[in-house]
Amino acid sequence: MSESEPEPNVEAAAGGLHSLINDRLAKTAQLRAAGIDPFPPRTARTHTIGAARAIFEQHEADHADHDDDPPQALTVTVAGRISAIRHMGRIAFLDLTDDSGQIQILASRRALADQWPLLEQLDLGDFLEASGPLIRTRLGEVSVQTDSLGILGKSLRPPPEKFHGLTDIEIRYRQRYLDLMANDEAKDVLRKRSQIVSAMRRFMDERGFLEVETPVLQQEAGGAAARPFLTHLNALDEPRQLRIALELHLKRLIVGGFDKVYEIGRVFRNEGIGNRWNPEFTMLESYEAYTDYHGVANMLEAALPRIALEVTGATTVPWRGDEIDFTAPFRRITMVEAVQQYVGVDFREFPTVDAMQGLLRECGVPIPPDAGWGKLFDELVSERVEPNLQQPTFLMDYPLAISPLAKKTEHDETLVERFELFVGGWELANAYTELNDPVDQRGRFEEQVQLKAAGDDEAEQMDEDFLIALEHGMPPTGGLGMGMDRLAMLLTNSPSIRDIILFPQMRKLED
RNA sequence: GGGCCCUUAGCUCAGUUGGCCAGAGCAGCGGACUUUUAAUCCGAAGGUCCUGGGUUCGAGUCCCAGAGGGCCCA
Repeated sequence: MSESEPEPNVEAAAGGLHSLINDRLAKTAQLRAAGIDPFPPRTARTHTIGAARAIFEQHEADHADHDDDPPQALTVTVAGRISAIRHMGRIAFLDLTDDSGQIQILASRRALADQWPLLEQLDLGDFLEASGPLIRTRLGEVSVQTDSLGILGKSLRPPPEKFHGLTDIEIRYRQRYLDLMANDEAKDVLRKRSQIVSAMRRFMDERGFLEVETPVLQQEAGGAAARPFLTHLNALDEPRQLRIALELHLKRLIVGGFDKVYEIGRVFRNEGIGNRWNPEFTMLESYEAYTDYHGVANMLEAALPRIALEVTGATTVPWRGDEIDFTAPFRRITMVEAVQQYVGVDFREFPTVDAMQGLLRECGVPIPPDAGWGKLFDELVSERVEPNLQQPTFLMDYPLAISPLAKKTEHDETLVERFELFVGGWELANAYTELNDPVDQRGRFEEQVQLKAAGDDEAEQMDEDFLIALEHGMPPTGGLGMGMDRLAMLLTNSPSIRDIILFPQMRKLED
């Protein structure tokens, strides 16, 4: 009953966020005045909350037979964030949460004695440690019947509301820690994303791939059709671009004699923001010497079901009210067959810009201005073919015109050995039999340079250094690029990329 | 870039055809309570109704512009 008057030094503006913060600041000061450090450097925790529950339940099971002989109590010290407080007069129940779970603390005036008044300085969101025997309450709740409490970290701001959680989507993205605190599902999805990346890495390591790191800052960002971010390297007083792909450096390593390499890394594309696009995202790229794109396809058929199984517990996962079955083998269809099936023509009979424009017009597909043949073809496929590819499907043998880094097929010089893997109507992965003929590659770059000059700002740039590497000789190689973010979306049934990126890009707030 | 929608207390939300003091629950504050768990009960508080203009006797509500966010389309 320590009715100490609140210190009048804190001006309590009645109500509002500031008064809530002031209340908590006042409690922090009261703790200090009582000789208690509100932010001590360490805890005497003996068990995580999950571990404490586990040993207690095991203990109960071990003694289930002889109920005439009450087991000796297990004593623990647990630590966590206060997620609920229920005062009941001379006792109080507190819920403590850590990353392993939640447990109830039963605090009574009798057991706490001198420490009982400490409860008045505690708020939702504070970190607390509690020591005492593990018990089960009358209603069956595993609890720590605490005889000793310690504050571990005072919280100065009120947490989100406990029942509805935090639903404001903007705050969930801008202040992700509040989302994680309040919404178990959000935490679960983001944990799974981490597990997906980790499972992918394990798969590659087990296959004998060497994980490497290549430069983010590049003189000429290449390897994909995208606009780069621009920056400046002060030490050399030279411009740099943030990478848009990992490809060209990883292939240099194949030239150097690392026969299986991969990188899981952030790439940056200065383009739109949307449901499936964040300006920075995570790609896996791998290159394997002495295989081709069929070998890469086989590898994906091994990797994806295994990762799905490891992370979700099944090879079939729910997706937007439907199901996606990652069980191998995946459907394989050539681009020629797919366009034949879904558009009804052989696209090779439309080899000119005019012809392709005519085809789009016929199909009712909007024609982008100043588009070359490749862009037009891409529009057609995006509109008419890709949405049909819901279950995992390898779309094989792309036109040369939109594939400047892939080797031509043996039977048709206008096609390349390239596939994209579509799942849920989205491109998930992209793979080639890599072009290792340096003369052919130089010619392809020259065509790209012409496209760029003609106004295509996503075209590749000449990369002389890469060409010199190729001129030293590169073995036949199968290469892969896969969007880890999209994979995470598919495996967690998340319709927005912002749900599987911890801190998505948002507009700056003016204040 | 175009269309539609959202923004009210720290959080989650009501708010009628424009009408007089803008409400509730949670959290916070004061009080009761020794087995609660969305505890319960009593009490007193808490507001830049996103911002700026406008219409009107009167605007959270209607109109215009802007900011931030979401969804769909390109």
